[in-house]
Amino acid sequence: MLQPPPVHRGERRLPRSFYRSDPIEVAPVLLNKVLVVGGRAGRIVEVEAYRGHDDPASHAFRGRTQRNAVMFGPAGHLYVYFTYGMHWCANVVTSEAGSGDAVLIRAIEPTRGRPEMEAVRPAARRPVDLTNGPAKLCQALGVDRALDGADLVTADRGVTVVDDGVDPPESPAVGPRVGISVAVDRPWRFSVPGHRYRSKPW
DNA sequence: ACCGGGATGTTCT
DNA sequence: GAACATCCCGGTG
Repeated sequence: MLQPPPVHRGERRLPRSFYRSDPIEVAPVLLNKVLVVGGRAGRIVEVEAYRGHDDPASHAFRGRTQRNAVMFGPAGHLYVYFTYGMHWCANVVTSEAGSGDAVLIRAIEPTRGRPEMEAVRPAARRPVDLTNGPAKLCQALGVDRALDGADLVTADRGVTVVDDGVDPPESPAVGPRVGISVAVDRPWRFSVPGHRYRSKPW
């Protein structure tokens, strides 16, 4: 079967330079960009920054392993990891190679391929349940180990992030990170204020 | 609406 | 053997 092209008219892929900054700078400007996986896509509405060197909550904090190897590579690649025995989550690698820095995608609003997402997420009762969490959105988009390390700049394996003309929020909502047991209170979680598809109460 | 527990297996101590 | 960047379902109010 023929896959639709990942990038449509009026959209442009983000250049490598976009990703080569501190994750705390990249995270808020990723808001309102669109994550594309083959024929499915969604607008990014919530993210979290993780720093490799001084952040004990980061998978990269204790050094390079087989799992987190992609985090230590060049910026603009997708880092996909498996957790709780059943869930996949996706990050965008930032900063310079070797930094271990990344931004976790925590919520998106579907923009293309909603029927396919509904088909693979039967547990979603309400529309927002389709993609309002880091593992939910990966299931909806079909993100798993096969996409770990994909280069977003070249749309490697059909995965990319595009700008479709919607600017990031002028003042993103900022709050503590979620689901971790150390360095919880660092205000490195960002979202589009008031957006319906955000993952938890703000 | 809110809360508690179970699922399920890879990764690292 | 414990922890885990989570989700879902069934209980109660």
